[in-house]
Formats: sequence, C-alpha cells, structure tokens
Amino acid sequence: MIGLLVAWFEENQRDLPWRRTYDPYHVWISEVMLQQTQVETVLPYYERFLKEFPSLEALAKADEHTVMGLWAGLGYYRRAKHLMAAAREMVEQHGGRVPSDYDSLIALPGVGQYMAGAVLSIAFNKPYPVVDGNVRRVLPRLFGWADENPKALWEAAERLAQSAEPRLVNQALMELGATVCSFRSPRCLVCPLQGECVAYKTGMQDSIPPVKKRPAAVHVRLCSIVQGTDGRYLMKCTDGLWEFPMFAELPAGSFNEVGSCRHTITHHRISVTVYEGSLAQQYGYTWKEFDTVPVSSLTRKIRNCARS
DNA sequence: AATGCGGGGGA
DNA sequence: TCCCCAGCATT
Repeated sequence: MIGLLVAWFEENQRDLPWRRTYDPYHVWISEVMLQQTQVETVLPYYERFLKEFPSLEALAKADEHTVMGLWAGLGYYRRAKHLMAAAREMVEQHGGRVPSDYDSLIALPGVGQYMAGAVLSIAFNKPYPVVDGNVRRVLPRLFGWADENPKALWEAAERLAQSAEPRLVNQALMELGATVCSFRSPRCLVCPLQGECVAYKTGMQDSIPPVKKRPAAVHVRLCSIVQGTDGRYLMKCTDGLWEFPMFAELPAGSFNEVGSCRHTITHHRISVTVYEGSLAQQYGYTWKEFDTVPVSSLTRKIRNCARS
C-alpha cells in the first residue's frame, strides 16, 4: 500500500518550489506559509520571501516592517511574528540551524505537532507523522472511519511514517489529498489506493469525513475615513500592519461618502462604508504613504474603493 | 474542547 | 452561499 502511494507520488507530484530542496530552512518557511493556506496562494509569497531572506541568519536579522511587508495579503499575521521570533531563537539557541529534534522544534513559537512532524520528516527524513487537513480526509476514507478520532488518526499516521522514506510517505499522503482525494468529488477512478480504500468500496467517499457545522457569520458595519493628498493617508500601525481610521459610528468631522466594500474574516462579515474628509481629532493616526507600508487585504480594498 | 485568526478557491 | 485549506495559541 505504501509502495503504491509513494510510486504514485514520485510519478505525479506537482513541481513546487519548496520541493526543489530538503533544506530545513526552506521546508520550515513553506510549512508556515501553507498553514490553512492553499498552495496556489502561497507560491508568489514563498518566492518573494526566500529571495529577500535566503537564509535563517538573514531572517533573524530582519526588521518587522520588511517581514510584514512580504507577508501582507497572506493573512494569519501571527505566523509572521512567530516566524521572526523562532528565527532569532534558532540563531541564539540552536547554532543558527533549524533543530532536528522534536522537543526543540515544538518549543519554538508557531510550531505545533503538525509542523514539528513536517520538518522532521520532510527535511530530515525522520519517521514522524503529519496530520493535516488532507490526512484527516485521506486516512479516514482509506480505513472507512466515519467518526472523528484524532488519537487514532495520529497513531495511524505514525505507523505509516515508519518506512524507509518518511519524507515521501508524508508528502504523498498530503499530495493525494490535495490533488485526488479532494473534499468534494474525489477522483477515485485515478486514485492509486482505490483497491485498498474502504470508502470507495462502500460508496462512503462523500460522507467521510463528516461536514463540520460552523457558527453563523456575524455581520459587522464599520466606517472608514480616508484622507488622501499626494498619495498620503491618515493611518496607524497595529501589529505591524497599517490601517485607515475605523469606527463603529461616524465620528466628528466633515465627510463625503466615496464608496463601500465587504470583507470576510473568519466568521465575521464586515461591511465598510468609506468616507473622505477630515476628522475633528486625529485619534493617534499619522500621515503615511500608502505604497510604502504593509497593509492587509481589507485595507487595500478600502483604498481601492475610495479611489474608483 | 472551543474559539480566534485572513484570505482565497471551488462547487 | 457554504465549506475547506500542508494549524497554532489561548482559554
């Protein structure tokens, strides 16, 4: 079974930039960017990031502004903070290298059980399991497990990783989930594990894993004040990202409505009405050149709807 | 065990 | 529109 899976992976894997090397630094950066983020989204960010910070030492010396600028738009900005802190920790406590033992890895900021297993298996070819969104779908289908059971899942993944090439087995499981054993409409007819798959034999592909119920989205209304002269805007920096003034209610001042936009963050649906004008108070905002500061996708949307 | 965290993609 | 995606930290 492992043989079929690995053979399929070696023949069918996508050509991805982080697969051109097993350099632990490259593996680590790619795994952080790929958290809850699809491969296609990550590609341009990964290339730009490694061009700017080709080594762990370079990243450890980087200033927050540059790192956030490269991360801007990718989301989950805490990842970038943890990345900087972890890089410095690796330089100070691990001789400037990504550690190759589980305890050191899991102690780093932003590294959990998945990441530790991914770095150990992919970079160092050690037999540690990975359980990501793909594996949580592939293995339950393969074994016909209709109920969620994280412990059984990690144990099964651990058994599979006990092979000659853990890095190939783990990547193959994830690649299969990403390209064949997809959440909706899995392509069982081209699956290398079709003959072994309990879900396929019993027609359970669509009921494994069970769909998770999520809380309904909360609607939020906000006003944003955009004052632009010569490309300069009133903004402030929060957690390394620059934002326009945002209010629940229109504050004192004189404004013209210039547009509106919508944005979804986790389960919040934000509707923003955008105004131009002048605030009666500055509320700690300062004049910044928009194109020189890191901004989230929401802030970029607001600027764009104000200009059109 | 549940929740917050961005943003984008597919059906 | 709903749900997911190479998760982690906090409560």
